[in-house]
Amino acid sequence: MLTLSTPRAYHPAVVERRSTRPRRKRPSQYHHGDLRRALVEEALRTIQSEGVSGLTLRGVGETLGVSRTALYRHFKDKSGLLAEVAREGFRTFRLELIDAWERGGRGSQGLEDMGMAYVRFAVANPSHYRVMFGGFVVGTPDAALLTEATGAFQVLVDAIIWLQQHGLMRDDDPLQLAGYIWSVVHGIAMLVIDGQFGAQADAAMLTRFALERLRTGTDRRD
Amino acid sequence: MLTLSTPRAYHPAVVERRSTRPRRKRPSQYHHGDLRRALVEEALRTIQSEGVSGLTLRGVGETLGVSRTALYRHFKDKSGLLAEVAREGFRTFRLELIDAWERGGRGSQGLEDMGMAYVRFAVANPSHYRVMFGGFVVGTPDAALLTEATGAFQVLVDAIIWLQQHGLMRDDDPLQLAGYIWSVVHGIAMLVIDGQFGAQADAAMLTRFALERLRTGTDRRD
DNA sequence: ACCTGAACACCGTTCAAGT
DNA sequence: ACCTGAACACCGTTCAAGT
Repeated sequence: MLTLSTPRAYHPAVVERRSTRPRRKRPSQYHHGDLRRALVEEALRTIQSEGVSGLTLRGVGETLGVSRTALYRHFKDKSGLLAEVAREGFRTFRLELIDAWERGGRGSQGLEDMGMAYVRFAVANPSHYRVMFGGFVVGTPDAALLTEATGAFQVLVDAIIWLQQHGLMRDDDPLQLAGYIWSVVHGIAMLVIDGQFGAQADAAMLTRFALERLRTGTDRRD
Repeated sequence: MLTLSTPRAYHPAVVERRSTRPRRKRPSQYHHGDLRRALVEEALRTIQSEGVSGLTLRGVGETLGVSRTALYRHFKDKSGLLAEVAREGFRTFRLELIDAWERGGRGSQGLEDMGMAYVRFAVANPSHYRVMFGGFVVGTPDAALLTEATGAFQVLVDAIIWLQQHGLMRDDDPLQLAGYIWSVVHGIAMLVIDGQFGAQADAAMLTRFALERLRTGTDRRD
């Protein structure tokens, strides 16, 4: 999947680039400290600024002053590194969703704020969001990633149960309701960051409209 | 120049490799017929069976018995080929949506059938769907692709207007409603094909539930 | 334990040349 | 007009070897 995205622009002046290459430690010196953490942070930085297609193991290695194969001491492969990036994303995501729910007073307002926070996260971190949901993490299903993703989903489930207990939402299966609501915000998020609504679309307005329709439906009410 | 006259048959390795290689036309023979079409069809075949990451220009060239650079006579680059694949996808998609709408009798049933057909298409052609919506087509915004994508969206807009005229749907802005409904089915489709609902999730059941909630909302009704 | 460097098997794209 | 073949500038991954 990675190889298919935008091919990086080729730099004709390779020789010139060599001279301005990031500082590189003497081979005898190992990267001291937490290389694993450094790799994840550098990967995220690159993803945010260049997109997933801009992430190369050679690139992160060079930036960190480390061999391009050093990563294999800490991750199974590139997909393993991406899984860690996704995991961290879900962690931040979960915290932001909880925060919105709490600040919104946990009621219907809390749910709306959570929906707005959801789309806001995706729009603010499109590449990171794509790593989390775009199927970039393939092969072995990372257990830690699954846990973190489930945790974020659980925030929504808990909110729904709360609303049901306070008579503010239908008594359907909370998991089914959560799957539905997640689909709505995920759909908006994806279409917005893919530019499917047009480049100048107002994500906040679209989301607000969607959350209103979510609550009261599209049927005509007389 | 002189090196070119070296008889290739004298190199044992080359001869042996040739024998097990996919059939290749004699260099003097060009690919007759519509190479452009052949390229698109082969690309789609590969995408369906191997996923987008399995698509390589070298691979399609070899299968078609054509140089790997022959493609550049018909498309700007790999992204251009993908844009054509996406375009064809939107065309088929549009026809299937229209068919569902008509067969369903154009009413509320028609809309539900259209929603079911939407998700069914994505589940049946996950890789193709991802090419259409996954942001693989980058760079120059292909005009023909945009037209086709807009055409598919318009089917939904038209249906909404029909429903409004028959008093079956709220009188909100049709475009805004269409954006919302599209988000719902797109969200379900993406989460299902990404396996986010679990591998054994029943897509049809999830979609049916979603389309019911779409119509009547999630609020408690007393 | 941790990292390197060379090697391997891939990519997409460009371009002069051939028919 | 259409296609080739070599060359170029990239990739991720493996593995013997070094500290």
